[in-house]
Amino acid sequence: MLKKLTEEKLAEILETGIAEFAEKGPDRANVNVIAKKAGISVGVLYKYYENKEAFFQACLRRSLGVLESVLHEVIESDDKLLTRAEKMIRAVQRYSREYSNYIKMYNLITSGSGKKYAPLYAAEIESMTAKVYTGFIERAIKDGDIRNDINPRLFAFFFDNLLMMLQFSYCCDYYTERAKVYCGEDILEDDEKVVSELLKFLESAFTFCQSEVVHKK
Amino acid sequence: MLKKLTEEKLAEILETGIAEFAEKGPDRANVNVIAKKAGISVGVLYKYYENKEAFFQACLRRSLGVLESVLHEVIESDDKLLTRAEKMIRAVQRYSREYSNYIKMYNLITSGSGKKYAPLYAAEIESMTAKVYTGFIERAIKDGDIRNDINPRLFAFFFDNLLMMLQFSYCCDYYTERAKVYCGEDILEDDEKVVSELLKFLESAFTFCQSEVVHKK
Amino acid sequence: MLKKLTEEKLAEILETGIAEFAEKGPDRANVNVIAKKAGISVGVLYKYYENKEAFFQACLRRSLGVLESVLHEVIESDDKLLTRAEKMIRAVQRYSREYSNYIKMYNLITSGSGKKYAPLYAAEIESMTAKVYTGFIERAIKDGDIRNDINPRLFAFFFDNLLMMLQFSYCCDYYTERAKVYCGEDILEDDEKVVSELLKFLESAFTFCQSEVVHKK
Amino acid sequence: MLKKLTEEKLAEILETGIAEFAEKGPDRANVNVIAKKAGISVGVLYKYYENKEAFFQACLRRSLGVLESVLHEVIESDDKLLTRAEKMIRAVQRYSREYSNYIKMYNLITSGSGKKYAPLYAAEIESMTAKVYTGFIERAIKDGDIRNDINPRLFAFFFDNLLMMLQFSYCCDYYTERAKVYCGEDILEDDEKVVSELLKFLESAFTFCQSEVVHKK
DNA sequence: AATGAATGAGAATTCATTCAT
DNA sequence: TATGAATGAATTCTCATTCAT
Repeated sequence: MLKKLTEEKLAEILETGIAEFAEKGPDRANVNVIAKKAGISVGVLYKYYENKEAFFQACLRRSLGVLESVLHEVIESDDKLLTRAEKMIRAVQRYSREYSNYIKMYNLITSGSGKKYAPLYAAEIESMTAKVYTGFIERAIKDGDIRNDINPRLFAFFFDNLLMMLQFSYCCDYYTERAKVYCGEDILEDDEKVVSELLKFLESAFTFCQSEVVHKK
Repeated sequence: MLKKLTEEKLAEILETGIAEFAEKGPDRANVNVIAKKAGISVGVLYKYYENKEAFFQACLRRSLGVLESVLHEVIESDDKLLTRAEKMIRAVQRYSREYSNYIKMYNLITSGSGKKYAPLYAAEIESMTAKVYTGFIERAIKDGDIRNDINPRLFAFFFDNLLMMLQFSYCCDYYTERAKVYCGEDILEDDEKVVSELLKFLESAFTFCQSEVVHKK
Repeated sequence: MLKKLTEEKLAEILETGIAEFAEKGPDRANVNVIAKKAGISVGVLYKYYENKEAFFQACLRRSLGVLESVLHEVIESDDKLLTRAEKMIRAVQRYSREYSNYIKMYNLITSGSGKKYAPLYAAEIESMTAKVYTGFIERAIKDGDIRNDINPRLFAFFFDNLLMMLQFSYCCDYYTERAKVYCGEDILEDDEKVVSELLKFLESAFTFCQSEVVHKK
Repeated sequence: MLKKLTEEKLAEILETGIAEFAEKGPDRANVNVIAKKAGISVGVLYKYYENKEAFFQACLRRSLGVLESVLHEVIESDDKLLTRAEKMIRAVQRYSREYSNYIKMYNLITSGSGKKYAPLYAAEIESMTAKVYTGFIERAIKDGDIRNDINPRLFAFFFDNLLMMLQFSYCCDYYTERAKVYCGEDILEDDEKVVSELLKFLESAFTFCQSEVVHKK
């Protein structure tokens, strides 16, 4: 039916926009080019979206929507904190390849581009994960799974910082290069290495430690 | 004398450019406006820089130069890893306020804008810190200050990820909002809280842990 | 029956067009908007009218048709010239309020918009009144009602000029403001004042005068 | 060409704009075309005028300025009302040919185009003549030159209506055609005829009349 | 026949870059 | 050499018109 077609087409337009915005950035991306690549006329684009800005917002929302739904899948489970963490790291690795453009879009708003929308998006996007992560940590503390001398909100923040950087490292040019500089050319292909080291880092961070360091043999 | 003047003027031009780029982003910043604000003619600007792109690069380099010199001050010391970490966190807090624009410039290249220069910059900027941090960690392991079951490069990577996010949290709109969402409205004014929690996180991450978690009383 | 319906619909479409053209002018008026307001699809509009221009012409013709029929009512009578003049002034005042949009349409072609159609419309619209007015004046001269030393065509022209300006003064923004500037803010509400003064002006213009001016006491 | 814009050039640009606006109307006139015709780039045009609208306003003001200065020349004299009237009619005839475009610009704002500026312009343009004409008439009444049973403001209004229509008749397509329809094909070349008949009309209108009409032989 | 989504040429506006002075 | 006015390509957005359904 016509409606169905339109919806598919709309999705296609958004995807084209996302691809273009992700590659060129919101300013260098050209509305006419996007329309041409999407196989439609500019007119259609402007029928659905008031202006370039609005279209960019739509692309952004779609991207964030996808990312969020992926996140939900992972979060759903009722595992312990570190099991969850592992799942999340693996999820990041998996969908970073598939949804690279969505993450690039996310990256875009973290830089100046989205300026005026920063507060809006930050609240919208981050508050969900913030709440979830903080909740996890609080529960883990109560359950005695992790140390109890920490501020759950700040630790959730550090935790998400690490995940966020991991995401960008897999998807965004600069961060990709940076990861290679730090960890070696092949790091982004060696998923297990990343998982194990990051988990080691996190597990330890969340656990009480001996004051005396004892070297294992 | 003339040369001196020119150099000062050049610095002023770059600073004006940095301010403008940091505020508007590389695409929305206007070369003519920058020239006017710097009190020179566009002609001069184009005498020194081939085009807008080249000028942006120059602003970038200046920004990175400043950041690097600040970093060196901190790195110079010969403290233990966590003492160094504390110094770095405090440094970030201090210069994030003073050099906010430089950090914004840094943030700019991490997003799409710098695309083609990403590899170049990543190598240039990050390899220094990568080497330094990795060296620190290796030394700390040798000295028995921290656990020895870790990959120094990846741990250096995680360490810098946390510092980088902290920097951006103090300077860049989106990250600022995000930090507030995670840690509360006042987090960016409560430097001690950030220092102590992040240090707790890092110290623990770098230390061997008991398998059994024991809750402190 | 169907034809009747269509005719009504057509009238409605034209009225919508007239309203829109009168408000926005021929260029700023939007065909799609008109269609929507008229409750039809653009397709229908383009079925009846070759293009926007043709549709505008149709709106114009309808407007002129209405104005002409109003004019006829007034002209029909067999009064003396000044009685007729009074009737016409009062008619202008009356229908200026009711048919404001038609007069605005008329005003539209008198400005650049209608350019290429100017000769056509001028001939069509004005020749009727020209003939009628000139006829009146010739008859009045013959009847000895007015002076006989005048050129009936030019006096008819002057007469219509005054009526035309009166019309526009009641309906068209600029002319309305202008009338207020000349005659005071309330002039357009004081119909009697306008009638009496204009009649005075006309009566006198059409009458032989003493060479010596004698002031009444 | 990279030549500095002189005042002459600026005047030339305005004249080009006036010509284009007068011919095509404010909406159909094309800024790029005007720039090309004026031998400049669009950029220059937008350097001097914020947007098309502002440029149109500037063209308008220039036109009105010229018209006003012409008017002043005529008004300056200290003649009797009808002598003045004659001078004005002849002035209209003279400058209608030379300054046809300025009058077309004037005509443009009297139609819908200027809509939002109507009140502004009406006040600005018309109040001068309104005051002058009304003053003339009041003086003429005091001097016993004309009848004293009239409202000076309204008679000034009627007087200006006739002059305005005359102007448009000489310059604006529709009005030109209309004049021919009323007065014959050659009317606009026969200046004397227009002068004498219109003066006859005016003189009479401003003079007391015998109640009894006496036919001259 | 009627619809109205889609088309795309056209117009306004911006701004990096040039170059005559 | 420095200036900044001038350039015009590029981009966004509109809307008269078409045509598949």
